[in-house]
Amino acid sequence: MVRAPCCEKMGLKKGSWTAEEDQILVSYIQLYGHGNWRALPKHAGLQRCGKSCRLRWTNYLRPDIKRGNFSKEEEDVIMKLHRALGNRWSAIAARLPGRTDNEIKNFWNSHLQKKLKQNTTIPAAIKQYSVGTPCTQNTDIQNYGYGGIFSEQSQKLSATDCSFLSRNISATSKYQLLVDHLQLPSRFSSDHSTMESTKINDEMGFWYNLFMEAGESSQPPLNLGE
DNA sequence: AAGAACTTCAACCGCTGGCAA
DNA sequence: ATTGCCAGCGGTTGAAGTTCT
Repeated sequence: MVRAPCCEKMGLKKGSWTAEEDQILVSYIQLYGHGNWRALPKHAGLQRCGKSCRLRWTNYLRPDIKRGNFSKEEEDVIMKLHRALGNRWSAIAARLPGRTDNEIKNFWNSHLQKKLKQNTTIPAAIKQYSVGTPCTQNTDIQNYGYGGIFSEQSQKLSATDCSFLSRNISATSKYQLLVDHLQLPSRFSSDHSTMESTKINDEMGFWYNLFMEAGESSQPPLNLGE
């Protein structure tokens, strides 16, 4: 299958839209509708690709878009829907009139996810990502000390929690725990191999190695998506 | 006051599914 | 059944703004 040429190769403009461009797009759509997005910029006289026009219209210029902060009610709806649907932003947006999928996605990533993390204690997170039952003996994790990241977050692990972590959770789960609760940069979050091969800062590396070395579980990794 | 670090969010990229030929 | 086009989607990026040191 042949992919359509991208905007750059066709010498079209990229980046932020100017007020003039917005005006041209709005006027054109008000007069003729959007019809075929690919053909639109040519007819409207815009040096943009159709995709860029569609995005600008659907995420910003559409007259039915509700702008401004999300209300508490909207926030609750997003929380509930995200629990039920996951990252299906368009499905969530369909239930929130006037809000776009992009806006909801951004709101989730910058506000709600953070809020959710603050409300989740480390021990709760351990249980969430772990398999098996806790054991009571101390292990390497505790011997290493964990005054760094955990105490900075005012969330201390008990000896039981450390032991439990070390002995019972899979490599994948350990990694997910690092990502979710020790706030690693998001660019590390989706690619385990990147994490292993990239030069990462000392503190991240310390915790990552610690988790990888400590009490590897023989049990299969959890399916974290469920 | 100034530079660093962090946050926000508009816009982009690349993939996917639907549909017509 | 296959191919090619298109719109839509979710993940990611980076500029601009804000806060911190």
